[in-house]
Amino acid sequence: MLKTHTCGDLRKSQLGKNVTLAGWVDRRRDHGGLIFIDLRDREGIVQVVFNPERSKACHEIADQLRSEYVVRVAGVVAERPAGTENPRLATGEIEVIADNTEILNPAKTPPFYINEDVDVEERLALKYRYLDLRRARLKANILLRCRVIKFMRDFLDARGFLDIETPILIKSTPEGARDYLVPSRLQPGKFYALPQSPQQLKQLLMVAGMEKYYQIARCFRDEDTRADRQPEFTQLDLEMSFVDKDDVTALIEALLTDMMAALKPDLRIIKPFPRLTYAQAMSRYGSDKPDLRFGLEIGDISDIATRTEFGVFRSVLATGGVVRGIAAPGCGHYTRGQLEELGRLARSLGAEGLVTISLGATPGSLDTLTSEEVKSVAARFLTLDQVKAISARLGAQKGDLLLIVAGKPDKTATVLGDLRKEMGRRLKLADPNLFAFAYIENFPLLHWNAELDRWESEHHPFTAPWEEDIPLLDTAPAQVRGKHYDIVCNGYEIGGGSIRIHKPELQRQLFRLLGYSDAESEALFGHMLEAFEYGAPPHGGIALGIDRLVMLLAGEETIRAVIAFPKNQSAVDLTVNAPAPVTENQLAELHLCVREE
RNA sequence: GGCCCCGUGGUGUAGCGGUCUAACAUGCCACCCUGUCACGGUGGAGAUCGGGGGUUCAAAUCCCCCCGGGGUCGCCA
Repeated sequence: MLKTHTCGDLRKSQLGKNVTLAGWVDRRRDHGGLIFIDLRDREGIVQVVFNPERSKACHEIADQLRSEYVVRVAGVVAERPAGTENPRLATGEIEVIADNTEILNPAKTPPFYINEDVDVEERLALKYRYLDLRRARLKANILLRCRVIKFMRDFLDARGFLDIETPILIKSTPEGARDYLVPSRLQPGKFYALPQSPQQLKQLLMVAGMEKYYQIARCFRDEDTRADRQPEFTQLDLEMSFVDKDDVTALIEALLTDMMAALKPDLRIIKPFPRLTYAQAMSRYGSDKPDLRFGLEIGDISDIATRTEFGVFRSVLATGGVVRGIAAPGCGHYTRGQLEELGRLARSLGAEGLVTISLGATPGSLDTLTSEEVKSVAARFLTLDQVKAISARLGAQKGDLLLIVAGKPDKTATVLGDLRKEMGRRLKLADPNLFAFAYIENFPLLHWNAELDRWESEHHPFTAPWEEDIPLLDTAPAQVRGKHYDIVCNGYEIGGGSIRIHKPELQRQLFRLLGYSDAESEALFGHMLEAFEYGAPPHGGIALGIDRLVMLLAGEETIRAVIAFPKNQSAVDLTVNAPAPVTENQLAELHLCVREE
């Protein structure tokens, strides 16, 4: 090694020791006589002093040093003179007095600050990702990610799970996201696909008798990116034999609970994890991934609305619609402009309109509310008692603002869910130190795709239906519940899994329901169907989105901040400039030609 | 593909029709400085305001198109 110690771990206990350090110049302070260097390596920062009276040669080299130069310094660990200690540095009680200095590599002036936490245009930061990763924030994120994964591995290893790799070159299947394809050189006209997840392979590992499998698995989906979505991402993928739903969810609950205690002891979690049905999540929070850090629950006021003289409510209800709302605490003073803005927001989310009811500008008990204080376009169609009844239903107090949407049940739920999220954000209702994990269960197994005129899997076609619902597959597929569970945290879906089908007949029945002929099922999924003929154990599993989980733990708003080399919104890697053209020869070997658009 | 936001010295911002010959901070360069730690001081260099077109006596500023970036809807079994 070119160094004997790291910059971050020098303390008073090493006083008088001769050490050799190597790292980057974080900052230089030139006093004409004395020169101070903050020397940085992965572990931290230490001050190095260059004194011409001690070493003229060192001082002359220090004079040439600039930001991000790579240097090696040999010197002695010394106590700082009284009064010059720096409590902001872990190494602030000591300094290294340089006796020998070597510039290992000079550096151009970086295109952005390494030593300050200033937001830089992401295009630039991604182009120079290797410099961005030197900065404290990203370095800490990458470190945290490493710890999270290490924790998962240790936890599962201690419980008898085997880490098994599965292929990256597999087969395209029609279900799910768009595949990334890899042309085959040896099989002209045929293609591999990169896995969207190791789903089928881990099920085959269960048939293989591995019983407990896990993998830190890279997954690929050729869909548009989002702040929390990348073309390639990482899952903790696991599968177990001889388990039911509660075994898997309990395991993951223990993993996450222990992990939070070990890595983020200052953050609170809700124990045990709440379990909501899909129907509850949709009706109470208007989302299948609700943020449970705050209330602001959606309430149904259809029964009250139907007794009012308000035509909008009555006509919607007469055509099978519903009237629902939320109560924004302390927003009764909102101006007309603010209310109009909320109305525009609601319409942009797909609502026909938004009815607001201001319950006065000052807080207080509902009992003291007067009709003069109630402000709403609907006010003259509502009695004071009706306003109070609606308010009570939505948990409102005087001084609050009711946001009410009338329409089709599904649309009303999702619009109010989005409004709830937005108001929660604006009013800062979410406790930043709370991690609200929860399970969402009892999803429908299937949903009807009206455009394609067929049933589709809510999760994936290998999810097992509830036993008691199996007869409904033939009669009322929409009512069949799946043994599927999602795990959510703070409004993000961070994982999902299910108990799988392990009987070939049931699997065939599902494929038929999804519109595949037996011949098609055989061609696409024959390996699964055949495997199930050879003693497939009951099994199930789950996958956690590691990028999202680490993002939340790091307090970041995009998973790009926890991935070493992420892609941008256009799925371009700006660091290495991928994707890129290839030569005609390469294409010819792959039996490909590029179509002119 | 739709919608929203953004693009001004290396970096981050201000300026939003004329006094902009474009400001501030920081960085960079030179000189001074032996206890600083976001060191300090003095001086200097550095931007045809993403590109193109238009409106106007006059455009960084208003309009249109394009390019690039971000957010989001669709999409994501």
